[in-house]
Amino acid sequence: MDKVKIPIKKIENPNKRQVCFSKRKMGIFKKASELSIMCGTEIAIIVFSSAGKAFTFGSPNIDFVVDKYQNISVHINDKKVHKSWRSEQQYNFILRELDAEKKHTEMLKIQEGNKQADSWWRRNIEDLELHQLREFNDSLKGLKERIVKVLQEKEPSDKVPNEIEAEQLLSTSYMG
Amino acid sequence: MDKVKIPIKKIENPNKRQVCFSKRKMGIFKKASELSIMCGTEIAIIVFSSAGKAFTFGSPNIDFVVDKYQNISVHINDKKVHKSWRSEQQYNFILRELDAEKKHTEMLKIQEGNKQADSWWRRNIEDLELHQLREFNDSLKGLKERIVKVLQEKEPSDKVPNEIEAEQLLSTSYMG
DNA sequence: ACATCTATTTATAATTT
DNA sequence: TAAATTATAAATAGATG
Repeated sequence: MDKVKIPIKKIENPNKRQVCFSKRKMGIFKKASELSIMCGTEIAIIVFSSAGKAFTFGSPNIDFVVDKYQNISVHINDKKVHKSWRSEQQYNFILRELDAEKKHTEMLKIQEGNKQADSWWRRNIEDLELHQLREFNDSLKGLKERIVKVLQEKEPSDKVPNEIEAEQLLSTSYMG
Repeated sequence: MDKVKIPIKKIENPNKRQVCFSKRKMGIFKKASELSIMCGTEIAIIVFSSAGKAFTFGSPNIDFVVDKYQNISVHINDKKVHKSWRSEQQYNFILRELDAEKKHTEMLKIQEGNKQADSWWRRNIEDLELHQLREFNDSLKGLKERIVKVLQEKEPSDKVPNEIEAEQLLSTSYMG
């Protein structure tokens, strides 16, 4: 009955892939825990799911081990130390740019919130039940992809500003 | 003949402990490799032996994943920003992440969201004119915020953000 | 979607080479 | 000291509830 094959290659079925990810991630964390207990070692594991969510394991804790590694890596490869000042300037510059961009986006949101008040689809979602809201929210994910696709087909140039806004709105993003 | 026991506690015999460490470390790294291949995930493992030597595994590479984690940590606990030696890593992370996000977007465009095909609001947007699509797209921004707001009001626990892709920078942590 | 079950594969502790 | 062997424990893919 149970045929069990074990091909180590990408699992295409999203459902099976998710199940496999969950089980194997748990298995690895368990093994890591056993290693730290049996051999008295420090261990850190960081996993980013394909959806971009972070899962971590750490013994004694994740940041202790990661910081220790970071310090070692800086001392081993000291080129990074010499670059650090310039890089910090660049990094701070980018941070300020991102911050300014966020504020700009906030202003745009506020402004257009006043403009388009009553489109057919813009109903009072406050009246929906929680599970309906969740379905709606889930469905937005797929819809967003179709919007982007259609926008591109109609105007294939890279001058589709709304595409970017749609990305900022709905896609998974770590940068805020 | 072969006695095989499995006590998960510290191995006192230094020789056996070293052998166990070597074998199990290899086993965990192998499992991690399989996970990244089969599930398309990014993973980093850092192990410090009891002698203080560092062993690492990373897919696509250790620093990419660690930097990504550090960046998230920074957003969660922004006191860490002040550590200047991390700045270059963060700067490099931003550049790589922007690139990765573009590729991610490309993948999303290709993938088809055909799960919830028949919701009342999910009409054939392909038939809309370009300017209508843009209005729709623009309006989604405000709508999303209202959804988030209502979801949080109805269920103020921390379960809600997980349902929203844009909120997935939250990380889950297991302590060993 | 989530837990449990089970056949099978995989990991590994002790031993041998 | 380390690599291969082997018997057994542990992990897990697929099925089931």
